[in-house]
Amino acid sequence: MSHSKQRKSNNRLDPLLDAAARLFAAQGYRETTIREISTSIDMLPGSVYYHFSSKHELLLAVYEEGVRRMLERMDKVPDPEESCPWKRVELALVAHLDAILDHNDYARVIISVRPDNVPEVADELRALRDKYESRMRAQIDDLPLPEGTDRHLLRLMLIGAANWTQFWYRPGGQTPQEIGATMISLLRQPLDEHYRDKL
Amino acid sequence: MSHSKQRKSNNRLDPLLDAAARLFAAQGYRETTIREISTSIDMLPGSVYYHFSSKHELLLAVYEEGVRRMLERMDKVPDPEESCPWKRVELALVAHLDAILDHNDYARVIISVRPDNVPEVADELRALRDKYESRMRAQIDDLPLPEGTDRHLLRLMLIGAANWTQFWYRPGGQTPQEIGATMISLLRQPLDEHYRDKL
DNA sequence: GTCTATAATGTGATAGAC
DNA sequence: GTCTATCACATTATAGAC
Repeated sequence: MSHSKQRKSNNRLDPLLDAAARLFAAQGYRETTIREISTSIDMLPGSVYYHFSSKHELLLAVYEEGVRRMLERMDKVPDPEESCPWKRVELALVAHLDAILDHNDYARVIISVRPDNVPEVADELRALRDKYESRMRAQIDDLPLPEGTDRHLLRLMLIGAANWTQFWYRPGGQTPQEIGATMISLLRQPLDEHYRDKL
Repeated sequence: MSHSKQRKSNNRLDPLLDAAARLFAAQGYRETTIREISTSIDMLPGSVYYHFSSKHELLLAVYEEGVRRMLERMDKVPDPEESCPWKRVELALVAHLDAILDHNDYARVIISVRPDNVPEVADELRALRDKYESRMRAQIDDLPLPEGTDRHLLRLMLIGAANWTQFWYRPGGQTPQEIGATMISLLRQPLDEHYRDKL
């Protein structure tokens, strides 16, 4: 179940995409050259243009594959009617964190390469981001929240906090599971102890 | 009270720094050329090198000025012994959001240009970021929090959510003040209504 | 302090052989 | 499908006049 529609086994499209994702995620789009990508898989720069007509088309292909994988991951979140809505949001958040943090170059490209910085395909990149983010929005909007809670900002806050983890996360510390669970609990419980008296 | 130590009034160092900050913030470091920066203030590319020996030295100067301004802003946060620690954190957060969102190109450069992407001065940029972030840490560490609260993750969560605002904030919607106040209240109060029964 | 002119390099991309 | 060879261009940076 690889990404390619009609696989021709004797080409190196997949390694090429992987290499591009890895370098775009680690260095950024503009900081990565066609030469670096191709030679990292022992391919010559000119050969890249058999697969993609330009560098930004290559980025777009990485983006598409990344969104496909993230949605696939998100779809695995169990959604039993019985389970607590907060638990579902936690599982969705953990899926998101996993996608970003678990050595997933494709996901990190989506989070770290800003559409604005690649004008030639900015619209397509934005559409792909939206496609994914609307999936997360649905989960959060289902939460039963106190009257007057700003759901919009809650969502942006949670997604922002999650996306920012890529800049400080280091393997060996807390796992994505632990980080997600703690973030949710920081929101569910009252952090202000005075609040407890008022209830 | 401008930034420069010994001002020589008849040069264009300040406009040059402003132009660099504006373009770096809007387009990114690699996406911005010396030509764009210089010609946007009617200066020729070669003249930039009278002021800075390289493009990354120019970035470093923008970073330094940005941190100086953000710390200056943070220092204006009133810190009366009497006031509630939560209120102080809120004011610090609002100062941070203001710096990012209020047309402040210098601050946005610090948030959006990643040290890793400019290897020549990566260490210096990281040190400048740390200098600023440690100031915010102190405010959050002073909060009285329930036993066992993960203060470390709370801080990263709040800073991450704040830093991410630059990617969705649009003038005309909620003000930085409102965003900061709402974020804090989402943390202080219990979002899970079941929590209220347990207290 | 700024300009003119240009060097030195790196980069995306192409044409055609195999 | 990949390689060889190379073009065309943009970019950082320098040298020296003014």
